[in-house]
Amino acid sequence: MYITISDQDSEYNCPRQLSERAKDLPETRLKPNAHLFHEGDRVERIYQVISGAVSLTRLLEDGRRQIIAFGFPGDIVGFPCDGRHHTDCVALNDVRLQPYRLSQLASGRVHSKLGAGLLQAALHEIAAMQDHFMMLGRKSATEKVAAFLTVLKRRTGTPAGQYTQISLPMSRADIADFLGLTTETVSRTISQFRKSRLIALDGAQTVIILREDALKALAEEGTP
Amino acid sequence: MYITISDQDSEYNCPRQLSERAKDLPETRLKPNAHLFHEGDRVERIYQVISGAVSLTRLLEDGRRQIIAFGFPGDIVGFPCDGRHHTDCVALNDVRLQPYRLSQLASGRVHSKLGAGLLQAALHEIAAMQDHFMMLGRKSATEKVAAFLTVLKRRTGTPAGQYTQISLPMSRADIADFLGLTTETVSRTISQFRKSRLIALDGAQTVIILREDALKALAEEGTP
DNA sequence: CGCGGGGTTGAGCGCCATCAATTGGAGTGG
DNA sequence: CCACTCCAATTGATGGCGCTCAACCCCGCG
Repeated sequence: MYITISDQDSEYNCPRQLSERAKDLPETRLKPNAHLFHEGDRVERIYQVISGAVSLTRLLEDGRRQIIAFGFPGDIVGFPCDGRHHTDCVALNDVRLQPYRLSQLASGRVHSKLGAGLLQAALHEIAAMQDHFMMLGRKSATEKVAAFLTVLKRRTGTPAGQYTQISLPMSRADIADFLGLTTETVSRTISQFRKSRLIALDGAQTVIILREDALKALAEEGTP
Repeated sequence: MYITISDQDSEYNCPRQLSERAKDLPETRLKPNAHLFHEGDRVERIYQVISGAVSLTRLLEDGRRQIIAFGFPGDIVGFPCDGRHHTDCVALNDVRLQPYRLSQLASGRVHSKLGAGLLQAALHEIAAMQDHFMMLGRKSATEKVAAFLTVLKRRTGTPAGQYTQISLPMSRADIADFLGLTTETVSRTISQFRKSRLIALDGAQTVIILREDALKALAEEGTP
């Protein structure tokens, strides 16, 4: 999952599955904090998240961390490059994933069905990442967090009375490393939204969206 | 072109061409500032830069701009998503590009040769973009500019006496919008490198790398 | 020679990082 | 059930990096 601004009306149309045919592997299950793969691992299969959530992370020697993306249901993780994974993938909670073999692709030739699905998925991934660049490079902390909550609401929101509620499977530090901020700034920004009655909290991991319109406005304009 | 840190030894192995077979279109030429395509345009072909350079940009309503990538010789630009371009593409100088038809891909089936090449290119693009996230989200201005010059040296450096010289076809504002900075900060950082004798300038558009080792160190550590 | 636009440099400030202290909530054991 | 622990989250205080606003420089061009 990336932060994309342009998807408010056109529901993100993720392929329900990469291929019915190639679905010959049983689903994978992970416990919180378990690794699905590490950076540098040889890629044998790619995965589509069925339920739960994962994070894709890269690390710098000095400890700085960037979360490249979160993987939510429908998302595809494990795109290979030269046969290797380029990120770590860690489960944030209990996760179920559908694996797909990549052996057909190892040969230069693309096995048509899976290859076409994979290509479409990769092209969508590129477009989503492009949107995310704008987020990281040009948006303020307020805009980033507001956009993050807005996207999460669209992807994982569940009705709660007259409002929509979202649960955050990741820590504040994860959100910070995803948005290019610090945990303190994320926390402060969320508190500020709470004080402005844009959201309400039920514990640190559950957010109730009270005024989505205002949040969206903040996500696009920062300080209107 | 993205800012990738991990490529210092393994020379970036861009496909020399997507496909010899599909190379049935004559090369495209652009003058400086000419548009190759606009955001939202229907995608009919994708391009590989032969010579010159282009920028891929996205715009926000309020005028903020992010340069997603620069396209240098060997780079592929115009990855489609749902049949549309998601960035503007503008020539920075005189550019020559090799176009490839996408009509074969319009059908759900992947025409094997071009499809495989396109998939490989897309996967490389994803990996390169992942590296770039770290740059935008977690690096200081010094690190960003140092890394930028280092990558540019690897991609377009030409020998000049005992040193390597690079020419910057883009403006300071372009560099700033690429790295998530302002023109002033880019200019200041470059001046600082010049005063530290890491680089020398021959006009604003030509940089001579005097101490690549120091530059690389700065690119990875910021302030050692 | 005057003009204009990109580049450079300077002064000041604001946003966000940093450092630090406190709170809160989940898990554990008495 | 409560006391205790531990770590995440929150809140506060302070500082610095990079943005903003502005002046100036440089150079190509009419």
